[in-house]
Amino acid sequence: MSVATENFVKAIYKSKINDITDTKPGNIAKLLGISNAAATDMAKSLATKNLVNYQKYKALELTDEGEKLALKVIRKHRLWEAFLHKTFDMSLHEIHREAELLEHETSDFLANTISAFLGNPKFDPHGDPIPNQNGEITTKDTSILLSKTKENKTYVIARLMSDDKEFFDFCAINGLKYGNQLTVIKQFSKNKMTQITINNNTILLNQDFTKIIYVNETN
Amino acid sequence: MSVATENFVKAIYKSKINDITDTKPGNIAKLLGISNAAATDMAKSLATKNLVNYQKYKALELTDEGEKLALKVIRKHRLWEAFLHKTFDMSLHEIHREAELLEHETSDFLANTISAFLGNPKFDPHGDPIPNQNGEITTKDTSILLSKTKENKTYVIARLMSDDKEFFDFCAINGLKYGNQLTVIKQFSKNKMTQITINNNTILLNQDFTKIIYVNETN
DNA sequence: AATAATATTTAAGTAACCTTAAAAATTTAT
DNA sequence: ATAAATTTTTAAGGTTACTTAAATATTATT
Repeated sequence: MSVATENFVKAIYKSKINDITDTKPGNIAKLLGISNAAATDMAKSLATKNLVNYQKYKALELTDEGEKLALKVIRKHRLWEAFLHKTFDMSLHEIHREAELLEHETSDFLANTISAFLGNPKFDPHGDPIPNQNGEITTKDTSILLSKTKENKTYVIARLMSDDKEFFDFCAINGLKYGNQLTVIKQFSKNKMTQITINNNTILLNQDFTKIIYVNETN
Repeated sequence: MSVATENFVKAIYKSKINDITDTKPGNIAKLLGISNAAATDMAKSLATKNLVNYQKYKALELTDEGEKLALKVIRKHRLWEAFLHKTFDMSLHEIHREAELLEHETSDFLANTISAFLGNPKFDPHGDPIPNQNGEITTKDTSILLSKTKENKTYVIARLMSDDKEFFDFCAINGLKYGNQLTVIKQFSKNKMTQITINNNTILLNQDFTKIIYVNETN
């Protein structure tokens, strides 16, 4: 499948995952940086290939085949991220940028080789699950947003949902990394801020951050 | 530059390197698996971009800029080959196939990272030189064809110039590998065969192989 | 040197993926 | 509920990278 096709189904899949139910062409167009007209055309074209369900003026939906394609591309993306992070010690921002390009030119053979080399990891360095070679995610996600955690409890960082360099720089400086522990000190509900301690440091995070950091309870 | 453009300048460059002086559009077309007409069109188009010198009915030539582009793509190709061979122990055939795809989607940043990781190697696993980041080859090549070696002399394998799986399988089985030593026992000039010993085994090679294996004299 | 064979170029056309502008439908606001 | 605002769709057009077929130039052969 072409790069345009792979990115199109990926955009629909990501919208669904992020609970953005409005997957009408205009919103997909925004994500991809193309015109509404181009998105409508693409949706029609992918409908003939049985990747997308298209009905005039309705939200776009992936067919089972379309979702599988999206997940196979996402698998390659996340395997590259895991690999580049571990092998070359690249930052979370850099690995995303490189994986965005490499994902489309990676054979199944190479993807499986990378996966085996890494010990078939189930999560990438952002905490996102890595689909298997059939395009299935077998792990179940129990993580919650940092904004919804309880005071005086300790959590493990599960996901860092961002592509933003500044956010990742902040994370790197403060030890906010997939797998690390943090304790929630106080939820300032009126100001929508969360106070945490991590690595013996106290940090006050606003909503921009607590709405993209996911954590799991410690057992 | 587009994949089509990168592959086009690469094809012209490789023809020149292999002493194929006839780089008229038809021959480039054959290498790329496109029609003569498409190659003519492409040559004209790349001439406007100052990558190719185009004159009707004449052989195509790369401009300095075109050659630099070709060498930058070749750098990425050979770095990937070196990396995949060393890290994943992929065969010479497999690394070529994967590098052919990855080379077009590799940032300069990633290429430099791979190079540093490998200790800035000067040659890939086929023995081909790896250009530097400015698209320059600084090593000089003193290797000669196995068909032109002298009897009772020992040589070091310098290059294995092929993309063919069967050839590489043969090499792997018989220890014909970049850097390995071999001794030339006899040159059968009439039959154009060469007898060598390598790893205490005697092998008789015909012209198909002695015209793609390059060696250096031992000092 | 003329002719036959071959290669290159031109011309016309296709498919994928985009654009802008106008028409049509949906959604929002009063 | 109707008008206004927004979004989607359609229409027409552009670019890149190809195709095949015909015209033209070059190269090879006798």
